[in-house]
Amino acid sequence: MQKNLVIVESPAKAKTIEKFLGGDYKVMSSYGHIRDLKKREISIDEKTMEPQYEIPADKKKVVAQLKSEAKKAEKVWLASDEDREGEAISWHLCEVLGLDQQQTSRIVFHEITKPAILKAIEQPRMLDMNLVNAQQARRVLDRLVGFKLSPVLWRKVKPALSAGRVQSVAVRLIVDREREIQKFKSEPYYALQAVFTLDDNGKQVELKATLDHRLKSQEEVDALMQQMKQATFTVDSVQKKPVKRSPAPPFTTSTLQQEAARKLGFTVSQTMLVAQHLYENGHITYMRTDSVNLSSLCLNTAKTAINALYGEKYSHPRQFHTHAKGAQEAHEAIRPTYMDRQTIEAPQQEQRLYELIWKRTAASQMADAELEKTTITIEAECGHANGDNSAAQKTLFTATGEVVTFDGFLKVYRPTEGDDTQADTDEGKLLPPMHKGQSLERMEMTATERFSTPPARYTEASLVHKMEELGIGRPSTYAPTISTIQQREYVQKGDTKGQERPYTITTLKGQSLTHRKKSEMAGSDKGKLLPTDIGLVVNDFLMQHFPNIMDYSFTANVEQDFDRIAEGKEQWEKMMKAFYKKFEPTVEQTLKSRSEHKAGERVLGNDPETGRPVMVKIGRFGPVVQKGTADEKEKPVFAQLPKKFSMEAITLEEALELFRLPRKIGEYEGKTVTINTGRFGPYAQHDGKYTSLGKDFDPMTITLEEAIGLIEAKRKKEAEKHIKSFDEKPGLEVLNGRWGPYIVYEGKNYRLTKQQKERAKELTLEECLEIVKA
DNA sequence: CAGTGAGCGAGCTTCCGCTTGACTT
Repeated sequence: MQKNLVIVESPAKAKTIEKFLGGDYKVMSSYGHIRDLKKREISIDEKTMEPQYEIPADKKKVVAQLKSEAKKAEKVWLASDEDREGEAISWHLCEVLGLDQQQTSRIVFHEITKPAILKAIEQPRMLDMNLVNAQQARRVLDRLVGFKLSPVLWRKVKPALSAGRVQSVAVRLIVDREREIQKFKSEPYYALQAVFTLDDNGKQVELKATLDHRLKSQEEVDALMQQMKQATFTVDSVQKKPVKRSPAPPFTTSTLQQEAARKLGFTVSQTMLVAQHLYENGHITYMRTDSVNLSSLCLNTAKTAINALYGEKYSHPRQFHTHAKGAQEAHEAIRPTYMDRQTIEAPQQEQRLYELIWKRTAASQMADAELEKTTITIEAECGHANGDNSAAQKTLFTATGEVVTFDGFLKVYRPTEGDDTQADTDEGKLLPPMHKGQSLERMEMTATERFSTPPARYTEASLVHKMEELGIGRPSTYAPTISTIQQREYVQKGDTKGQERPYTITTLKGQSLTHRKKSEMAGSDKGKLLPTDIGLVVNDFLMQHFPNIMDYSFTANVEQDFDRIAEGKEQWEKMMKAFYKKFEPTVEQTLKSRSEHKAGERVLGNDPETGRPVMVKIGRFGPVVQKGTADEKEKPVFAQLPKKFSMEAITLEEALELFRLPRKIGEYEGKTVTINTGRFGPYAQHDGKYTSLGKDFDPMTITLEEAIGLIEAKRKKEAEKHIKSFDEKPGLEVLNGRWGPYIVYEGKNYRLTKQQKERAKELTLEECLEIVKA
């Protein structure tokens, strides 16, 4: 007979807490929400806004266990997180387990430490129904938006698409950014660098300095260079000032995802998976958090660890405060459980992420770095031989240097710059000692043509950063949202090929001025998020009909309403009814507006041969070009849009080319050979078999002979494919694939080791079954 | 990882937040 039952959200947490509380307490986990709106239907009464909840199939078992333990216990404590969702979890537990709200204690804690838990037990409270209602409003709003908008897309764009408060805005960010980049006009400018020499105790030393402003044209560069030929240079000012740099706060989910991407090359979901392991093994605190708060326990142990490792002057305990929009701060920041463990025994990825977390946490408790920043300005004086002594022209160069006088937190953690900052830093650059009035000798001067750069495309991590800034999404949903928008094919990670761009370098050496042309690749990008045709069409469609939902501040605005509900100042059903009253008619209207054209459809022109209209649109299976319409006598002709074309940019000429496929190129062995292009690129079809053309052949120009060659090559490979089979086990075969021999058994493939591959022909049935089993 | 190749008139699809599952012996 158990006296007390405590219910928390996470099983790892349950284990820890049980240790703190001792024998009178049993601690169990609800594994998150135990009840939700029904999966398939909208499950909201559109008049009253009353939600219909159910226990999802995969939660039945947990609920049954909780029920039976709750019955046995004298007292039940609900210890879910202290935020909207956590309060709702507790309320659902009350409802489902049949607990009396008056008899049930709701407790909360923000850190999993013994004093925090014991203190929480001493301060139980009742369920906060206002907070629960704020969650219900959130839940109902998201369901209404998602389940009303998605079907509109199925009708107007393409089946199985989805829209939602979070994902649609995430896509919009990427679409807007891409359009900004396309619109961007790159302007050239010229950055001028000079090398001087000066005398430092009899030694000639070099000094690099930069012109204090950018030049706009080559003419300006040439004119200035002419002046510089005769100019004399003196030090105008020497300024030294101490600068302090402070460490960044410890990790939240979003900053961890960003830093792991930059420093370790992890994807957002990879980071979460690895962090989950670290958490389950007790190495770090909870990894889904928006808080930068550290427990006093951590502050103390961090101090001890830093003192021991680096000495007292490196220690500087500090507490950080969260500024993120809509942060709910139910947990601590992400930190090591034990600060005295600088490293752990674990698989490599976990080790690396752990060390990153340790360093970031430690650095946050360390002293500021102190630097000395030196700025030297150099004046060029140009003599005016013609006696024209109008306003003296002042040309200034600046040289900056930075010296770390005390490294502080930099000893363990170097901050990485944002995505779009340039790599040039003055860090570690030491300038020779100089004084005002000192004269310098000009050596070489170089003006390099540069180009203003458009805003950077989003990476997974920088998108998360932006979403957090706008208050869209939560720590638990960043990674899933990024997967969703890629799964729906709204965006994809891709490479953009740059364009070759010439630029000019102008050099003044001695008295001779030279111009050199070079070229660089501009605008190339790797692995960045790009909108697809479908993403563009869906985004434009939603922007046109539902600008309110697509507004970047929509979430922030409704959050304010949720806050008012949480404070008991507004009724949640009232708020939802008001929203729905405006929203629902727009949905109806959009569905009803039976326009002839599908969303995103674009007419390119007419086929010069038949006069039939040619258009691009999103078809049942993605973007297609179409010739003719359904109401004409002759059926319309379709062709899938190959990847290299975009719906926005394809021309009539390019589209007409696409209709030239499928192309019959002749006969072989009495059967026609047809060339077409499909999902996996161009292919030849012959005798019911398909042969890929590969990259070397163009489907428009390939000859019959070339195609036959490919067909024969494929046949040969096909024949070599089969290595071995066994009469006793017809389902088992040893085959030769793209990566050498492998075993196929009952529809599944099994790889072989290097040694096994070498003697693939001699493998026995027993050996094969062994491999399958392993 | 191990081979793919249709259709454009029917089925199904979808949201955001919480949380990790486990057919063995």
